[in-house]
Amino acid sequence: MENEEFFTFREYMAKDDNLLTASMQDYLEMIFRLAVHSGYTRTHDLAAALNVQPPSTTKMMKRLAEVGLVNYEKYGVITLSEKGKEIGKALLERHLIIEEFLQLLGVTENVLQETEKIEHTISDHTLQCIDNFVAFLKNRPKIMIDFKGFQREA
Amino acid sequence: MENEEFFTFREYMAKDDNLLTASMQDYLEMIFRLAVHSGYTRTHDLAAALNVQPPSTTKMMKRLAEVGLVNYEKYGVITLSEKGKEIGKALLERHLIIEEFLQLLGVTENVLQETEKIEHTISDHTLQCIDNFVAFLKNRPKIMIDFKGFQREA
DNA sequence: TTAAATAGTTAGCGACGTCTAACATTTTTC
DNA sequence: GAAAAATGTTAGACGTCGCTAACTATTTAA
Repeated sequence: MENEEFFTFREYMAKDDNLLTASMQDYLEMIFRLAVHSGYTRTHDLAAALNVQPPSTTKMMKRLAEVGLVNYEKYGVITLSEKGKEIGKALLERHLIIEEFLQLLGVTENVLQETEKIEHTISDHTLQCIDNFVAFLKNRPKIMIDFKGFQREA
Repeated sequence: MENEEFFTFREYMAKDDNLLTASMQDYLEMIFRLAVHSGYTRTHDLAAALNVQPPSTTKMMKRLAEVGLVNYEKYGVITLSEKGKEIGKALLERHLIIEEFLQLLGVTENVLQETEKIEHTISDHTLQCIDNFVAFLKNRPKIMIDFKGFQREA
């Protein structure tokens, strides 16, 4: 345990068992959100939603199509493959868990941004622990009331 | 509140008010750790500690020297400037807070790695909330005992 | 005190993921 | 159905931060 090694942030991200970069995850999650109703999205909307320029989206769609996560054809609509849907859904769920967690902790500033940043960095195991803890706190509402008082003192 | 916008992870990191990239922070924190006793460190040791090749370190030292956070001269020792020390210390404290927090949550796998990843992503405000929550939990040891039981059920 | 070992630097490459500018396609509108 | 508007793509640049290969400097030890 003592012999864990340090790596730079960049290295951890690269090492990450998942083969998806943080950006790839961002795009997948957003496609999933945008496609919930219609079933698809487009370069333009995706770029706008992520605050990115359209060419960045096009480039990423090619990459995601290559690894079989999205269905994409020039000038066409963007949809998620089955695998892509699965991942997109999991990413969105992860997002929601973290968001709720941060809110419980009393984070009020830029919750969305904080969520977006954290969600890419944690392992499944950590997410599991967080999820568990959120469930625990929801199960014991008195704790949170107590915590609110504690915050006020601090 | 509803109108928060999404950005890709990369953009959040770049936007980050702090002008320090994640890598810069990694180096600063590690220099601070390594220099605690002797007051300095060297390219070789720093590279080894971060699991990086020496040229990467040299390159980064030049950058950090440019922005006045480290004192660095070719073939010489590496020390932190006053400002660098201040930041390095804060980074290390942040690290320790998050590490403790994760342990409380029951994270047992790769705690170091998870800490390293998270520490670069959260804002001061979020860190503050976490710190606060850790203090709260330490103040109410029964809660953690209760949580341990809850975990076992799950 | 010089040869060998260790440490450090320079130069240049590669992946990623942005961007802009220029061009192509599709859709809308009159 | 042709011109205008909106959308999408290609090409190429850039910054960050890893890397290796080759070279330079310093330290150690015989």
